[in-house]
Amino acid sequence: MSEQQGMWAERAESALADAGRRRGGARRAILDVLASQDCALTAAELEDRLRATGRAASRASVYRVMEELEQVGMIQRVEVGTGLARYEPVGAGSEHHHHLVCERCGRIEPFHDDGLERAIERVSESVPLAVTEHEIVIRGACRACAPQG
Amino acid sequence: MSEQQGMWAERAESALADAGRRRGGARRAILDVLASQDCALTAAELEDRLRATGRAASRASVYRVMEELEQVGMIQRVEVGTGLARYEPVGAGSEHHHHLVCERCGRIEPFHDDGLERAIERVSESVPLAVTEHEIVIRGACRACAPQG
DNA sequence: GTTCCTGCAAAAGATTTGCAGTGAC
DNA sequence: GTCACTGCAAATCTTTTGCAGGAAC
Repeated sequence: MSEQQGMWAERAESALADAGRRRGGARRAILDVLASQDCALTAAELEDRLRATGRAASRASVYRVMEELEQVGMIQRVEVGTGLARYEPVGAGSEHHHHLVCERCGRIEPFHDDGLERAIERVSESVPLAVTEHEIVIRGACRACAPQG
Repeated sequence: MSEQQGMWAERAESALADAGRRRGGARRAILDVLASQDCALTAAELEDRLRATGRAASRASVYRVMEELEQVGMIQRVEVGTGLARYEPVGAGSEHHHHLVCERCGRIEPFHDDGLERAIERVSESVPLAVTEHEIVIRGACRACAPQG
């Protein structure tokens, strides 16, 4: 785990403590898995990885911790159109990014583009909304699914 | 209903016919409601509007027709993060647009920006995906919820 | 000791599917 | 007449909630 990722877990713990929350085994395990993650996971994937680490957590705990973390701004909930919610750390190893989604195999990959960010930030200022965040999804067929795309 | 919207319903019927589908009352009613719509509706909202027109359709039919229409590319399924899927016609009265979502009241509004479109089209060419569509969601507090935003 | 965290099981919602009847072609 | 479309009810799946025991502070 990189230093930056370790710091994310630390910051998350602090943020939760500031919000008046206590520590707990399930939450600690969830933070560790999220910290070493660079793109969005579903609740089920998160549960699988927890089980793999030997420190499983119940589904209810996963959802509860996700809600807390979203409230303190340490994760972002992402929906890419599959009906499943996904969660990813904000400001951990990988910085702000958006998502490429393969419509055939469902695989998700992060991408980032400065020009696009500038464009959306400019738009955010002219829109009738006090903007807090934005989300961009690009859909298509990935190279494995559509060779020579 | 504008001419363009009427044309959308016609094109949708043709597309379905080409896909080997027969006509039916529920589907026709759903097409009419969608054609007169300029932004994304949830399945429940669609059902309400159908009931209001006097030609109700069952929930199952709504979902089934949505699936067919998505397959032939006449509607786009949009998820803005509320856990509810929304559906909107593609190329009907209002052209290609994206969505502003109020995080407090849940209201959705369309927006469009040429510069942003250009930016995302440019990105689409450099990405490891045969791109078919993109989706942008901007979240924040709308004017009704955050006065003087 | 009080209050939060956790797991389990049950509940709540949205969406999908099975089946039987009706309607389109 | 055959096969698709429709409605109803049941099933499925994700996410949320209630509750009781254990842990943090």
